Amino acid sequence: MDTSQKLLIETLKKHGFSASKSRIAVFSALLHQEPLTMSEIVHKLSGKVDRATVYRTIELFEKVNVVQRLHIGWKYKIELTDQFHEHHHHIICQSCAKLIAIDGDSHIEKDIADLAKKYSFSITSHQLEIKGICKTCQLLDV
Amino acid sequence: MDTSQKLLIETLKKHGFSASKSRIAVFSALLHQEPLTMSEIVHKLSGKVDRATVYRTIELFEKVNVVQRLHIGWKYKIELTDQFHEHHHHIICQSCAKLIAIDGDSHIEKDIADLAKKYSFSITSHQLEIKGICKTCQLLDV
DNA sequence: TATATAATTGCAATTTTGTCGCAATTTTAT
DNA sequence: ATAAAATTGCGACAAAATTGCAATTATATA
Repeated sequence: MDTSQKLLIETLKKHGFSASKSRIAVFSALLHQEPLTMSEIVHKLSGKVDRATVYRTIELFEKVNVVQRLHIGWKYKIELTDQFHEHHHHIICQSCAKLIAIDGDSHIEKDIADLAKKYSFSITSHQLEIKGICKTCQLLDV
Repeated sequence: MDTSQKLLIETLKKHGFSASKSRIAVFSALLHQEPLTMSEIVHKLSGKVDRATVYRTIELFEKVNVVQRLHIGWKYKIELTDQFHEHHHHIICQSCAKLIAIDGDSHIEKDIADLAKKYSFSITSHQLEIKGICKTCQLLDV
């Protein structure tokens, strides 16, 4: 069992939830993956974990900060939170729908921390989504 | 007719769409409002504008940058874009679900512009969503 | 390791959300 | 005022998400 799975189990226990087979299966489906849509996750686990359970699990995971939703255009995808991989943001090309993960930018991170202080918030997470047109599409589009 | 409605009509015309009654109704439902969910908008306009039309209108509005989706937890809400009110971000309390609009922060705006340059993207919009616990809830929660 | 209790799951039904084609209506340009 | 084009409402449909409940699985404790 790898470290991230241990962390998952620890997190679930800490919040008083059990580390069931299904939950671990859902987690594994997300590990080392691009962000996935709900139906992708459901499909990937079909025969193993029921759709209702996948939904309930993702909801739970979101609550205990194991996953986060990434919003892309109309829809959304699910990815593990920063505990399980490097913190990053996304930049999306509106034209070709390319999704680029960009490394956490220390300036922005600092600004957000400052904002939190200003509003007396204790931050648990943040997401920055940038939409634009990538270089290739800029050149192609007349 | 106020300025923002004029701007709407202008925007629609510019893109070759007509400024129909329904579209103006949808726009009005959003003006001077907190961000609304789709079903809130549909409900608010029930009897006046059909659900399918509301969806088609919001889709169109998003395309011509009149509205943007704001993602909050599982769902999303719709609000007018920065053309119709000051640019801002949101900070959400996970505990009491309070949604606070925070003024555009010039540091963050600048950092985002720099990022765009780095990745050769031409930015059309961005959204920053910060989740945390507000001061009140920090004090209440033991 | 066996067992009681509590938590979790799958199933099937249902609700909610979003989409589509098409005829009727409204808007726009002339 | 009128014709052409765009938009709308309707109703049917498809997809996504939720729910109650009985059956199963996990957990804690003996």
